[in-house]
Amino acid sequence: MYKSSITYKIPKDKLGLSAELDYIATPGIYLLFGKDAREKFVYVGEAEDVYKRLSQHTPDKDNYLWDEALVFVSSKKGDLDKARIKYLENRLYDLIAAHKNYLLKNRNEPSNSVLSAATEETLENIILDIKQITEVLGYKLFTTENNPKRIKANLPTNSSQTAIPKKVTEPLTKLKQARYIFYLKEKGVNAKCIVDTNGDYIVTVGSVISKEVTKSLPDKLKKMRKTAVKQGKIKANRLTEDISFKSASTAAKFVVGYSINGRKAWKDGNGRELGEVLA
DNA sequence: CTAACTAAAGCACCCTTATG
DNA sequence: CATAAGGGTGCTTTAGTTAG
Repeated sequence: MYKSSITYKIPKDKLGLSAELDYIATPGIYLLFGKDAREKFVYVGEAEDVYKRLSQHTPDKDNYLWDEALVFVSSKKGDLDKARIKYLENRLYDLIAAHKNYLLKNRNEPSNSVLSAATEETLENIILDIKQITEVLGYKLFTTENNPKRIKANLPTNSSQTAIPKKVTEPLTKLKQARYIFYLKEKGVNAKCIVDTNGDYIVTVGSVISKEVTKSLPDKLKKMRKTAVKQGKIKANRLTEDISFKSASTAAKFVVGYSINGRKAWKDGNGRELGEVLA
């Protein structure tokens, strides 16, 4: 279904011309890019008529001047309804905020919408498409900072003049499709986990994890949780960015704070256990 | 072989229901 | 109304299985 999605890259001065583009006056999401005095910024938006909404983004209203827009619409009617574009907008906002590469011009965090697991799966695949497209187009919205210490340590001794790369783009091959979404809900815990085709288990931004950890939690995971808090990846028991795990159990243990079998703990939208679904 | 992962047994606590 | 019985949940522990 997302195969019907269309992306447009529109410079501000060509906005008038873009009125004639197919499907531009339909529901969709968009990103506005620009530069402030010292920082690159982006605005994440959503509209039932993207063209109309874009033309409302004027400097006197916004207090900033964008110079390029990326628009994501669909050629299939009803593909992107209000709830879906809201979901995409919220998710994009969270992801961009987590990576901190761009200043976000949104005044408030967009609200989330509740959708069926199947729909979320589809939308997560659109998110992955958007990640890939923005990366190919050169917007480093979702790249991750490399650990500078590590790079330095690996450098040969005589390479003081070598430029140390600050950011490294995620290789495209790493951007795999989401296969399934699972949930883990219990007292004080409400987490979402995406399993991609790499077999990685990604606990998503906004997941609420347990407040306490117990003795049974392996030391490694206790440490992992501590460092995640230190790095600001966990704030008030909520994940502020996606965290990836190599097994369902590790992800589940991290989330609930005790030793638990991930294949049983994670359930899909129909209440089926992960172990059953991925058998 | 070792470490990590998973399954399963069992304990403790809490909530609900039955019974005197 | 009080207490006992029963069931469910959260958690720990142990042991078997798999991957590196």
